[in-house]
Amino acid sequence: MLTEPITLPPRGVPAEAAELHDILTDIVQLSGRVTRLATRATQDPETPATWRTLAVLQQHGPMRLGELARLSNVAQPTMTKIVAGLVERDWVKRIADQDDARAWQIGISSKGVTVLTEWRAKLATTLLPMFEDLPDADVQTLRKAVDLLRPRIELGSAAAALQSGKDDH
Amino acid sequence: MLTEPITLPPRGVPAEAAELHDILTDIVQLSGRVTRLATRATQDPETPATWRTLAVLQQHGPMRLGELARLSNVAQPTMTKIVAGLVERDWVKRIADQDDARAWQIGISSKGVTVLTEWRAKLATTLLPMFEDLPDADVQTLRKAVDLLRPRIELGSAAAALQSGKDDH
DNA sequence: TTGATATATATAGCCGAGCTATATATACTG
DNA sequence: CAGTATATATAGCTCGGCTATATATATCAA
Repeated sequence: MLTEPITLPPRGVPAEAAELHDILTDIVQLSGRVTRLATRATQDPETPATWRTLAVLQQHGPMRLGELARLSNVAQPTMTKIVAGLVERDWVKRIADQDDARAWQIGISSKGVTVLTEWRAKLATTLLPMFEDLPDADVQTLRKAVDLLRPRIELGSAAAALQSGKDDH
Repeated sequence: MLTEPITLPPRGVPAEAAELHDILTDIVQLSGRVTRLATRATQDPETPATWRTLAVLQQHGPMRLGELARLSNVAQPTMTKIVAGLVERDWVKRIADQDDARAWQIGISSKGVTVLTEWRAKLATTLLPMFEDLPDADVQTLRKAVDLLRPRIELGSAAAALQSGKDDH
């Protein structure tokens, strides 16, 4: 039974990579806490999956359900469920795919844009007090970190999708 | 039906705060995607709640179930469930609270430390390839961003706990 | 000391997100 | 046109999350 914080140095990793190693695990762990804090602090009745899905659609425009699943890093049946819920609330629309009768194009609706925007506003308003005193230099650091992280996470999503696609066979 | 990415400037917010506003929403959204990417890329059968809970216990040492719930930003009954699962796998231990027969102290077990460490290692190994080419300056930016974000998120958790505690009445 | 109130955890019961396995419908290809 | 591949849906499960409430113990006041 351990009562003290512990830090084990990763083994067999070059010294430089070791730091990156630690940062990556820190980022993942912190991300989980940020998500929980955001949903609780805003008392959001919606689930993160909703906003993640809408955000992907807003950012990339309409796409097939399968592609949406890949970009959101969920399995296709999971996305079928999520989209069903969003369609019911008119936050996304299904458009028949001209070229392929099996597929749909899923696009965010104007109502979806509205609720997503409102969520972002509420989120920011709720979290702002915790960061108001943040020096401008730190704000810039956060800006840079987000900007350099995001493209890699998005690329990572695509790569992970390919990977799991391969395994599916 | 909208097909183009849209960015609405927040209204009624001072110009300086507007940037921070955007960064906060970006951080929250990116966090959600990081979490999904991590669980999928590592093909982790465990859920993020497991690692979040174990990490809090490792960082802070044994504590009551209710406090653990507050620090993890989940409701108390949720934590009761999570802890039940962890106890069953011997990843945490219950210790009778000397001073209060209603309460337990929950502490991470050595087995729990092991699996948490292994998870971190696997995670880092999986994600490293996406970041190997990251310039050292960018690594430092990430390091700084994590370090300045984390204490505020943790404070935020405490604040949110107080808030919801007040509402409970 | 006892009765009222507060607090710590557990239980019940619900919903949504996530998964795998598989079905169905359409597309493609030899 | 047969056979295979692909896009989505369905079935059925688990877990995490919630609220409402029960239970047990503490605490405090009369």
